Amino acid sequence: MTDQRTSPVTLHDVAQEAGVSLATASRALNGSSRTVNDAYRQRVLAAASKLNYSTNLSAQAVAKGSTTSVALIVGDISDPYFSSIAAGVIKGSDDAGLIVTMSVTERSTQRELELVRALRGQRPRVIILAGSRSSEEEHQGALAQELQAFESNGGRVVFVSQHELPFDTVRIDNYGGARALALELVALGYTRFAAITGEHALLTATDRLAGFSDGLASHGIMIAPDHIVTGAFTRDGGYAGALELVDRGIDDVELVFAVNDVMAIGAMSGLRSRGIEPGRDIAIAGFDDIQTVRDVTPALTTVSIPLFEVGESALAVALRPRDVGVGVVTGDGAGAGVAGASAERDVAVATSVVLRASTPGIAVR
Amino acid sequence: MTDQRTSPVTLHDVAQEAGVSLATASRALNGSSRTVNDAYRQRVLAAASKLNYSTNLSAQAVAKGSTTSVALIVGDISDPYFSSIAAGVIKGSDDAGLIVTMSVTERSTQRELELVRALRGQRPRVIILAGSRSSEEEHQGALAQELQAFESNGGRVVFVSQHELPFDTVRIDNYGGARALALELVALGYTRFAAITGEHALLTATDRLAGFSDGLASHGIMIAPDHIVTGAFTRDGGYAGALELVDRGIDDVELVFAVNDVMAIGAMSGLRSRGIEPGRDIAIAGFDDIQTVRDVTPALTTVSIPLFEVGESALAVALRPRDVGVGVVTGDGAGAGVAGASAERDVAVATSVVLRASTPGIAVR
DNA sequence: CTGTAGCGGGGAAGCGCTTTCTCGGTCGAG
DNA sequence: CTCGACCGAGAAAGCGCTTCCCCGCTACAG
Repeated sequence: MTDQRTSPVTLHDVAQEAGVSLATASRALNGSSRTVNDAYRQRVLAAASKLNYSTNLSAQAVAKGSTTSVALIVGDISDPYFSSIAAGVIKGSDDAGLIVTMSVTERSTQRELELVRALRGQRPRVIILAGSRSSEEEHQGALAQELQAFESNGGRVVFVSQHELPFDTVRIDNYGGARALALELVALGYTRFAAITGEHALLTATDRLAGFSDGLASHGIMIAPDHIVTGAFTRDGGYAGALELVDRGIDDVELVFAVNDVMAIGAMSGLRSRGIEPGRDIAIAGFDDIQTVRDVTPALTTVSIPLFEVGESALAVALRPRDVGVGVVTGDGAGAGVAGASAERDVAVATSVVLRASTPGIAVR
Repeated sequence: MTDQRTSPVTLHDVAQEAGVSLATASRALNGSSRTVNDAYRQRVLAAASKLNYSTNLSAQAVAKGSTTSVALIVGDISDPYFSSIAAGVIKGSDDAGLIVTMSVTERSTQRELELVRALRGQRPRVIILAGSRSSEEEHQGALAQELQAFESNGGRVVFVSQHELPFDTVRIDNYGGARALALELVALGYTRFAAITGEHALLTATDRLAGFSDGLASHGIMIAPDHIVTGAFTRDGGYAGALELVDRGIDDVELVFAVNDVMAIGAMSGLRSRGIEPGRDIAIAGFDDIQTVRDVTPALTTVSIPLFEVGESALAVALRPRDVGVGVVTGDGAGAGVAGASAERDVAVATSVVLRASTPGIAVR
């Protein structure tokens, strides 16, 4: 049955087998603008399936001048934050008949830039950047230029999470979420806090910390500078951060806020390794609401982000028609309210505070 | 600086800008077999970077007749099992200068088949299937045929985890690992077991359960049929499974084995919701050793699989020269030394039992 | 019966790149 | 000084597909 032919079946082969022209075969299999006599169409379809034909997507892309792929760039695929977003993007893509190619920056802005350069060659319809958000001037400039080139050739760029570059973005309200969390925690009676944050250049980390601090500040509470430690944006970073906090002395601290869940979980393990029981001896809160925080003990209080939906809407944003009106609202209007309504480049995703056992409230303590 | 040109820069533009022929430009930028006068090369490179040129990978693929992409199929990207493997594949790929495209089957064998069909059109160098391993006859046949066609056109296929199709595979010793786990648990004094497994058609689940049962059997221990429940291969499946077990009555059970970690974690939460404290009232063990099992309480006893390495070696297997045959050690002798052992299609990955707090041992109880 | 419009098949010209092949130029050996 | 060998630039022929364009055909109005 399966003969040992060694080079792929081409459209030409199919056309020949069906006894029609190349043009007709192409139209029967893909082209939509013109109708093909049904008898011919059947013949072509039959020939294609008999030969086990499969369209060469590259050739199709060259001929059409456009591809059907979406490039997704994430920081670290084994981090549940990113993999949940990825799941959303993938879902949305294959609903739209698009293929997603995925690359990881390993949280290096340098690599992010390289990747964007390399991915441009793929001529994807869309590039979604869910990777690191950096504030490094130089990097930002080069990245923006590369992306601009991509867009001016007809591609779409979408960022996930807020940032200051003039592209479409799905904005996660890191600041507001953290602020709301702070308020709720104060309402629970907490007054003395510590925090574990990520590297300075990571906007996600700094935004969350800022929101949290400001929330506390609105109640006249401050986090002492030496009660804020910095670590890698990972589980191990959280673990290390907790140890450092303990070493610095946090006897008077009631609650530790880690800027993301994986760090919070790491921190819980870190504290426990020093004989401090999270939830009983000290409260903990995180950010993201990844799946596993429900299953750790105590269950973690956090700020929920609908990550899967974030991924889905990143794709949706990318796919919606380009700039509706003449009113091209470029760059600097990037602040929240883009008055002009037409080119509303940002989509905001709401976050919500979820209180769980890791913050029982100060009365209980 | 950035002019508003609206169609991508082509090689032709670059050649023109540099004042050389298309052929020379191509050779300077990509082609390796022939040397290009250094002065020309510099001119081309300068022109390319001035115009912000980026090679059209599709066109290149068509012209060369081969791509630089790797297609990865997983069951569910937000499951840490798959995302860890994916991380390994991605790492290996970009070390080899390959791009990975990723799709998810949502654990449906039907979708898996469709995906393979669609992906063939991409003409990837490699297809790696880390998705569901099914035992459904019909599906297997169609899948095998599709993959065979792919391979006979020069593609490489690699499966992750053992299965019965004739393709290269990175084999995970599910049976052996589960068996070893059983033995260790018996050594800890446990004698009365229950199990939560996945759907019947999932070979991974059945292999693990079989290994576990056989390990027990070698000590004359059996799991009562009504102490084995079946559920989805996910966290929620584990949760539900635990509840069902409780409902069936497991007062005499000392240890629950879940066929993977996410299910085990779900089960722990399920038990806890019924007032049964894992690790104290009942022991729990899982399989996979995903990252988070270290951070749940109690830390989970499990069987460790080096998931990241599994991903890496899946790619390595795909990239090693096809059936060594006459002993053609290609060009630069790249990568690992494939000494002899020509057609060794399988690579085995060892698993190891990791005992943690969730199985304190029967004495403690 | 003629003129015209619409339908739809097929030839052929691309799409952006690689890779033969041709061919002028250099260089060293005889 | 001549000749063959070699180097390397450029012309051109593809790669597998889409799509424009031409053209023969049928249908229908005048």
